[in-house]
Formats: sequence, C-alpha cells, structure tokens
Amino acid sequence: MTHPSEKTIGRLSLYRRLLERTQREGRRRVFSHELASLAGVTATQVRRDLMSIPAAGSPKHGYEIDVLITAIGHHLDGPQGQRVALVGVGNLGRAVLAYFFRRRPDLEIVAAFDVEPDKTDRVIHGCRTYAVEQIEDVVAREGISVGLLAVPAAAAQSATDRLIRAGVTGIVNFSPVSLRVPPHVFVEDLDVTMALEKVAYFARLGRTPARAAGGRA
Amino acid sequence: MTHPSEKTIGRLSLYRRLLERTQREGRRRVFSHELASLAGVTATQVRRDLMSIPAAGSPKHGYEIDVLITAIGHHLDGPQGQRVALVGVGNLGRAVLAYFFRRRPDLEIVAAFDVEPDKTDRVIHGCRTYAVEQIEDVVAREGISVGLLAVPAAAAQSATDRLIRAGVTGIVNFSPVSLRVPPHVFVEDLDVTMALEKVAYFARLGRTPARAAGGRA
DNA sequence: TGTTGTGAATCTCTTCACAGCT
DNA sequence: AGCTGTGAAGAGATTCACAACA
Repeated sequence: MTHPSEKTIGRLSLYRRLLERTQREGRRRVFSHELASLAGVTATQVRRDLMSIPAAGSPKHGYEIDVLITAIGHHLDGPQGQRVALVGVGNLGRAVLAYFFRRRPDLEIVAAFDVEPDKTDRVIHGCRTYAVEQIEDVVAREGISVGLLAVPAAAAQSATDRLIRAGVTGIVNFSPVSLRVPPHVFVEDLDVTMALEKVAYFARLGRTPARAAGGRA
Repeated sequence: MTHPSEKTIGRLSLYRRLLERTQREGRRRVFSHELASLAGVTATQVRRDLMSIPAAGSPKHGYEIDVLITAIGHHLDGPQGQRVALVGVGNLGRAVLAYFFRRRPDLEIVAAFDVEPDKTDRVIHGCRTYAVEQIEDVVAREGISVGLLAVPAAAAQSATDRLIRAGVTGIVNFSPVSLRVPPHVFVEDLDVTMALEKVAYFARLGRTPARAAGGRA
C-alpha cells in the first residue's frame, strides 16, 4: 500500500464522478467490472486503484457506492478544501469559470486575472477579476494554492512566476509552452494542439497505439 | 525502428512547435540538450524520440532545425492535411475556434455544430456553423476525419455516434465522460476536472510524483 | 459460481552507459 | 572534449493467474 501514482490519482478522480452519476441513477453498489466499463479500463485496474485508498468490497455484492465516494474523497480532497486562481479571462478562461461555477465548492475559483482593463474589476460567473499585477497580493491574501493558466504563450511564464511567488504549488497549464517551475510545484499540461495533432495522427493511421480503443489516456 | 508510441507522438508535436519558435529567433541548429531543456524532458529522451523519425544529427553541430521540422512533419502530418469538425459552440468551442483560426492550415476546423438555433447557420472565426442533425451529411461531404467534442456530458455520446457514423476516426474529447467507440477510432481525453483535481492533490502534498517537476506529463 | 484482493509476470517507457564520430 | 546513436538495464504501470471468500 504505497502512495498512489499520478495515473491512479487521475483515475480515482474519474471513478468518483462516475460513481456520483451512478448513485444519482439510484444504484447502491457496483462491481469492479461495471465501474471499469464506465471508465474504459479493466476491472483489475479498478481493483488495483482502489487498493491504494484502501477501499474494501465484498465478493458477493461488490462495492458500496457511498463508501467508495467517501473513501476517494478522503484521499483526494484536503481537509478544508483548496482555493483556485485563474489567469487569463479570454474565451477559454470564461469557459473554465462557467464550468466550475458552483460545481465543486471545495475547489472554488475565487479570483481571476487579466491584462486587459475591460476584463478586470468585474464579477464573472461569481468570480471577482483583477489586474495581473495584483496576483501576488490577492493570491497570498486569499490563501490560494492552485492556479489555472489560460493565457497566450508569451504571457505564460511571467504569470507562472507571479503565482509561485504568491505561494501557489500546483498549476493547470493550458498554454502551449513548458513552464519553468521549482521542484515543489506540480504542473499538469492540457495542450490542445498536442492533443489535436496526436488524434490526427492516429486517426490517419486507423489504428490505436497498442491498447484497446476508447480507454482513457 | 518501430512505430512511435503515443507518448513519443505527443512529444514530437511539442518539439516541432519549440523548434519553430527557436527558428523564428534566428537559430539554425540545436543540440538535444537544448531542445530537452525547452521541452522539459531529458536529452536522452529527445534523441530516443528522434530515432523514430528517423532524424540524424551531427556530434559536432547537433541537429539542423529545418531538417528536423521537415522530418517531424513528414511523420506527423498526412500527405494532404486533415479536416476537423467541432461539436459544441459554447465558450470552450469558441475558444478552440479562435485559437486554431488560420494557425494550422493542414488541420483546419471546417465545420462546427451546435444544438441551439442562435448558434447555427453563422460564421464564427471563419468557420461555418450547422445544427447537430447535419453532422452526418456535412462531415461526410467535407471529408472530415477528426472531431473536437466540446459539448455538455449529456450530449457527448450521441455527438460521438454521429461523428463516427459520418466517418470520423479520431476525437479530442473535452467532456467529462468516457466515450464508447469502436476499436478503429482513437480518443484523446482532455478532462479539465481530472486535471484540476490531480493538481490540487499534488499541490497539497507539496511533492511531485516520482519525477522532476516542470516536465510534461 | 462469480467476485475481491494480490503476488508474480509482463509489458511499456525512461534512463544509464558507452562506442563512435568530428 | 562534447555530442550523437543505441544496446542494456532499470523503473513503472498493467495484466495474469489464482487463493480466499460469500
């Protein structure tokens, strides 16, 4: 029972959402092969991931959904939630704001930043917007630990530096550049261009790269 | 010299963009350790990836940037480009349209679809929009092979089915559900919720999962 | 019988180590 | 000396195979 790997953490996040949906449909229990089918992975993979929680199921009835959701939350979520800042209030930034508005109260986007004056000092989807020069002050004052970076490539590194100076230790990076960060800061890249080129490549080849299609990456 | 893996394909796409930028800055040659530094990976990784092209460098001067860009393009790109369809013209869809407008002529978004009548039969960032019922007709007629899915979770599977019926063999999926697709269709998930939860987890732990921070995933 | 939990085997990817080149 | 190209080793992730259980 070692620490869950990055891949496992990602899948646990996915399992939780699938379980919440399954629960809303009225189900109380699931088998590993059912959850696996929803997630597009193997049943063994699901059980292996759940070992790291750890969550116990019964060979007769599978896993209790509410127990599983609680157990996953106990490992994924902090004890008192985490606050998030968004940098870049363009189309993508607004899409992210709209998506997370009131969706995850324990991962709330509490401040957004932009360079353009007509996008600052406003409230968009419940989120106050500021000028990028205020990142250090506001992020530190609000106790924000996570940053969402939705700015053009040229502005990405300086925004990153500001976030890290203010105490952020994790960044979701939508911009198509590799960020330079100190070793204690975790970066997850969501690179649309890379994704599109990869998909175009395998779409053209008409084959999937050595794994069953439809599975999560 | 086997087929490049999915990870390698993603990195080659990244290298190409970094090389194009380096070239615009006036450079003619790079060493593997320079490209590695820009990409956030090791020099050995870069050379290993370039082996699959294959691209040859000289121990004296490194790699010729224009040769490298051509060689990568020769493997990543199809001979006559590929056409892309977008489903979902909300905030996210418009962000994607704006980003790719005239950026990659060989991967052009030539049609967009939405359910809402006020978003259809228009031209947004040079892209014609249609009703989702027209997906089969338009995608087949335009010879589109790649789909970008930016719709709410509830609409994702039916949009996927339409795209696949019309001949699409690769999908970039922004929606937080696992798509059911036949084995010949490649899906790449860009799941913002999963990314945010993963980042929040490692931000809280203050450690990076068994690799140097700042590298690409 | 059908499922969970898990050691062992397998597979994939990354890094090491170094020969060969200029 | 410093780099490229690459076989081999190492690390990590997934799958196999099966004991234990209800």
